Amino acid sequence: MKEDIARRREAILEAVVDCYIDSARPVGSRVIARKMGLSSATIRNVMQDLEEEGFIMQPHTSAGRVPTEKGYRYYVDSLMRLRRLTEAQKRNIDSEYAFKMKSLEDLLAKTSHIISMVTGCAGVVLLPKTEYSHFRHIELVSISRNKILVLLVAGSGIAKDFIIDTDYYIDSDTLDRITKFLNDSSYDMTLDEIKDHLEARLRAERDYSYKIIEQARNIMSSVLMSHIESKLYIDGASHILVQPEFSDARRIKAIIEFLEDKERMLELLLGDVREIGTRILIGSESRVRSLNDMSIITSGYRIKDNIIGRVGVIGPTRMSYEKVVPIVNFLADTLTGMLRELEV
Amino acid sequence: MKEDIARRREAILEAVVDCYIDSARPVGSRVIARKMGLSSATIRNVMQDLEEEGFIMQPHTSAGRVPTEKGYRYYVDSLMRLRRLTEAQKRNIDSEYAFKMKSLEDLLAKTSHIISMVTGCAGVVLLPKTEYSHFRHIELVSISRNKILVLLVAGSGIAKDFIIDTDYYIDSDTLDRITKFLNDSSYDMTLDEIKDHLEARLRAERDYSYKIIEQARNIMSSVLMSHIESKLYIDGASHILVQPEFSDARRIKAIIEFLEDKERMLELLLGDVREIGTRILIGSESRVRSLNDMSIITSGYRIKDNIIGRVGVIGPTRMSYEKVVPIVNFLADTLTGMLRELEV
DNA sequence: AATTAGCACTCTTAACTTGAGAGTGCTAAC
DNA sequence: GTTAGCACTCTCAAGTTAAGAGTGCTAATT
Repeated sequence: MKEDIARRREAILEAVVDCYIDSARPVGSRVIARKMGLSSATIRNVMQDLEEEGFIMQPHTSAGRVPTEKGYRYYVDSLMRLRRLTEAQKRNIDSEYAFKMKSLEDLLAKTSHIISMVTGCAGVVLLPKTEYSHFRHIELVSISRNKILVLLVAGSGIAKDFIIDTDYYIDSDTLDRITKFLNDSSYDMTLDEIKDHLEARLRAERDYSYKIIEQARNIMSSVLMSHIESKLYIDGASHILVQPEFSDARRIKAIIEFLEDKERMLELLLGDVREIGTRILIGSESRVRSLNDMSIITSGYRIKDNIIGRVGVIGPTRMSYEKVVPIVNFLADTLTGMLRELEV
Repeated sequence: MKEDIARRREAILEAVVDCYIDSARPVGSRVIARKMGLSSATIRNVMQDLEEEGFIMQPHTSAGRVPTEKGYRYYVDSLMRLRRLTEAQKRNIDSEYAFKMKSLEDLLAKTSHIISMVTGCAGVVLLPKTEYSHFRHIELVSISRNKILVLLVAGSGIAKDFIIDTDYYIDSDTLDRITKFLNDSSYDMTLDEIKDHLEARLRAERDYSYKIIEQARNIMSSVLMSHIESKLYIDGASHILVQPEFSDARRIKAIIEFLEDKERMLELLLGDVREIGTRILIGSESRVRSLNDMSIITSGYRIKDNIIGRVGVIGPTRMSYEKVVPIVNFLADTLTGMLRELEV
């Protein structure tokens, strides 16, 4: 008996959320009454209970109900039924990936594009600092008297380039030998390990001259200092603007502003880089003011069982979680697969 | 006599444009009358003439006048008085650049950020394909059986990385020798020149084994094929959204959509990469629908007297050209200066 | 005891009305 | 050639109204 009632409450909450998600307007008791074969008065009674418990609310007396964050949370945790991707969607995604990707950067940018296309939300791909990934190759190219271009290749073909300053000129021959030394001594270590062991290795070293070792030390510490930055790919922000909740220009401005603020975006997304599985933040759970009625869904992608980054979406709280969550997961898997192909 | 009248007409046009730019609303005859010490009736007469000739227009009977594109064009070409940057602005820019830039990419991204901050428009920096720039160094890193990571360094520290497929496995020793061969044979040539001369050089080569030359040929043609893509840095799109003309959500959406469409943006900006000096496109001159009442101002930045890219803004047609044009030019110069520092 | 019909009530929304204000074009006077 | 004056037009914001949607409560029904 009691369980039946509980189940009905859930069904009604689910119906409210579903309806609201695809109509974008408060749902009244009649709509649900029709769906459930009960009278609207009965539904109203249940709705009153749900409202008291904070799952739904009325924007004003005599409007229908709208899910609260608590309502969405319950829906996401217990009620929604994830929808498998349609064959058409999969084909669509595959065909987008079919264009040859020339670099990791291309691949990630493309992914954020695809994800925004398929979900209608803003697509986000995060590639965190490579501190934890494996050192594969370093190359030093002298580009002026006291500037050296460092090309750093980590596992799985992630390459970064940056410029460091040196105090004095290093001739190309010396540079070659430093390069060789660094490559030989650090292969397959993580940057963290390199940091820890470099000093000892330098001191133990006998094959190279003092001068070379000294310079290698300087260069490598510059490399470690200029900790390689996280990268963020965002695409399709314009998609979310078609939603009726963004008819207010000021809201739009706030959102676009936030999406453009790389620093704060990183802060937000880096928070749970290593989290396993799907992460769903609803509305204020993100603790970001301007993302008040936005939700964030991300999933980790991996290289060799290590989560190295996140892919996901940012969209209105009123997004189709049932549809978007599986897509985000699918793309995290796809990306993981593509990275495996590159793997050493 | 006649000249005096002509001059007055210009002064009135200028006043209309100036007023409209900073008030965002149609300019009436009274406002201008006060400024010029003439009666509003007189001004009205002149305005009627200007309207007949298409320099200004009325949004509706009994509103003030608004500049047409033709009016803006005349203003920009003949009337405006560029404003020097204030010391505060210069200091502001310098301090933004003070943070150490780790790579060319950082530098360009930073520049687009700065330009958007200072102008209140969306900042744009274009780095075109490096076809024309000088080859400095190539590095090949094997990352799997048949994938090679190519690191390509062009003049001034522009580095690009991308992955190419090979038909068969190349051992690391051979790879080193191919690398050496390519570096020796192509130093300081442009990719175009390399394309033209590679074949001849390969045939003439005697120092390396047939196999190495054959593989070098394959790799290099892959490098040339996967023509390195243009890059585009856009920042501060949200700034332009505060302008009153963007109170309509649909317009906002159209603009954001266009700014996110890298392909079309490139098409638009690549059109006049090599154009010398400042380029100003007003409204429909850009031939892009969704940029109907937007203007684009760009200026080329150089390395060794060659224009290698463009920096500029996209903002509402009603932007302060007098203020923005000098800023764009200033940043083009600053960027040129910074690149000279990196120069070999 | 749970469900439902019925009804009064509330609140939003869109359409219409209205009046003030801004600005014009024209004419006649300076 | 310039200006004062005036009738006219159009927008914009404020106010009014009526329709519609949806509620909460009460009383009747199962």
